[in-house]
Amino acid sequence: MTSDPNRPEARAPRGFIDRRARDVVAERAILAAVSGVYERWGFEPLETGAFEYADALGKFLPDADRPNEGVFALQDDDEQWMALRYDLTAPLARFAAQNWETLPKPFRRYAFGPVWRNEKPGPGRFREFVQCDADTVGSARPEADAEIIAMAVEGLEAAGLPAGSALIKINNRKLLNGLMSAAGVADEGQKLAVLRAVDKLDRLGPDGVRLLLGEGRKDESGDFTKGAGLNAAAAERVLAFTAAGAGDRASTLAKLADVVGGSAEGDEGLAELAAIDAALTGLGVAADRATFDPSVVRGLEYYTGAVFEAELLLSTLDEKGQPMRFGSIGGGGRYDDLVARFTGERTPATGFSFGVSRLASALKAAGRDLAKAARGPVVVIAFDQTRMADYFAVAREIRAAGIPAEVYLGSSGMKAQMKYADRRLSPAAVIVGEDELAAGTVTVKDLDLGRVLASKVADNAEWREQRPGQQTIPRGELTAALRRILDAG
RNA sequence: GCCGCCCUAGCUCAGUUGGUUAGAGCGCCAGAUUGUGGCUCUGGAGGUCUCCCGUUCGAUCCGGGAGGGCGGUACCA
Repeated sequence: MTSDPNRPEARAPRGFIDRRARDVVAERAILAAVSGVYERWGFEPLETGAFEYADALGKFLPDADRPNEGVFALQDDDEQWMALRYDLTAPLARFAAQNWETLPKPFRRYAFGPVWRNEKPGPGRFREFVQCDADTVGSARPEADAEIIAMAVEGLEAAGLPAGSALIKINNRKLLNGLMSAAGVADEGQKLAVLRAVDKLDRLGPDGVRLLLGEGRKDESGDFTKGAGLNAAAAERVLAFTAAGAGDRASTLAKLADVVGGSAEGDEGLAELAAIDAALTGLGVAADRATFDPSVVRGLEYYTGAVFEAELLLSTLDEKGQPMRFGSIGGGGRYDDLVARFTGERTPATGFSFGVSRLASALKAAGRDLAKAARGPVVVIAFDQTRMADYFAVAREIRAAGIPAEVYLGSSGMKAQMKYADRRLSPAAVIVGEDELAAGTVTVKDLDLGRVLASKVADNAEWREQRPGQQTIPRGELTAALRRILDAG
C-alpha cells in the first residue's frame, strides 16, 4: 500500500477519531446548552490540565512493569509518573483537596473536556472522548444528590433530548451493603463480585446473574467467569432485592424496606433515599423522570452512597433496522472518600457525568440531530490570477454583512470551482469575471435552487443553458441578494 | 486478558485448482461543454494482493509466525 517503506501511513491511532464539522457543531451545541443549565443552578466552570500525577489518579497507579495499565502515562524529567486524566472526577478531588482552605464550601463546579483511557476500543468506545461532569464537594446532605439528579434531567432536556425520553434510575450502595452484611458477606472481594453480578442483570437476566452470584458462569465463547460464591439463599435474597423496583418512588421505598430494613446500613440508605425523594418532589421531578431502581450498580468501587444512571427510554433502530436498547447515557453518585485520599479527612461529594458524543448519538437516535449538514461559505469564484485583489474585496464586503465567504484559493478552472462550492454545501457562488468588472455588476448563483432543479433536468445542454438560480445584478445589491438566498434556505 | 472470524485499488468487494499484463462498482482527475455544480458518454491516475519466514522451478493463493481490523467475553475509574 505504501510504495516507500519509509513513508508513514496516514492513519489515526486506534481508538482515536477525527470529527468533522457536523459532529463538532452538534457537540458544541450540547455543551453550550448544558453549561447554561449548570450555571443557572449555581455551578461554576473549572478547567484543570490534561495530565495529573499518577498517584493523584488513584488505583491506576502505574508501576515499572505495567506503566500504562488503563491510562496513558509517562515519566516526567524529574522521574515522576504522570498520566492523562481518565475522568474529570479524580482531577476535581485533587483540586478540591489542594484548594480546600480557600474554596467556598460546599464547592459546586462543572467541567467538560477530553479524557483518555488506554484500553481496547469498541463500537462507540474510544480511547479519547469528551466528558461533561458536575459535582458538589462538601455536602453530605441527600438533597445535594437530589439536586444533581434534577439538574441532570434539566441538562439532558436542554441539550435536546425530548422531554421524558430519559429516566434517571437511582439506587443506594448502602442498601446492598446492608443486605450483604445481613447475609454474612464480609469479604470486600466478594462484595465487589456481587456488585458486578448485579450490574449484568439487564444483559444476562436473573438466571445469568444467579450463576454469577453462586459458582460462576460459562459464556458462549467458552470463557468461564468466576462467581461470587454466595449460597443459594443469599443469592435469592440479592435477586429479590434487585427486583423490588417498580412504580412510584414511595412504593419502591416501601418494598425495599421489607427486603433490607433492619440492618443499620440498610436503614441509613433508606433514609437517604427518602430524603432524595422529598427533595426531587420539591424540585418538580416526578417518577417519569427519576425513579428508584435497586438493580443500578454502576460498577465503581468508589461510590459510597447514592448511585444513579441516566437511561435512554426511546427504542432506537441500529444500522440494520433492528430495534436496540441505547442504554445508559450517563451516571454518577456519591463518593465520600475520594478527597480523603489527599487530606485524610472524609469529604462528602456527589456528581453526575455523561459522555458528550454518546449523548450526541442518543440525540440522533431520538431524531433530534442538531448537526444538520454544516453549510459552507459563499464562494467567490477566482477567475483571473491577476485580479485576486478584486475578489478579496468582494469577499470582504460579504463578510462585513455577516455572511461567511471565501475566495477560491485553488488553481483549478471555473468548473472545478463550482464543484467545490457545491461540495461544501455553499448557499451561493459569486462570479465576478471580466464582464462583470467592466459593467460594475456581479453574478450571483443560488446553488440551493440549482440543487433542487438539477433533479428535473436530464439534458446537460439544457442544464447549462438554464443557469438555474443565476442572476446578474448591480454590484451594490450583492449582499442584499445573498441575504435573500440565505433566508430562503 | 481470553475465544472466534477477517486482511486484494481511497471505499465496498470479485478472482486466481500456485504460472507470465490482478478485476468490477463507487469515489477521484480530465475531456465532450475554450465563463458554470447535477445526469450521460469517453479517457486517465491509482495495487511489492498487510508484513516476515518456510515449502516450491515459481506464492496474492499452501504452511508457520507477526501486525492490523472486526465480533464476543472479561474489565471499565
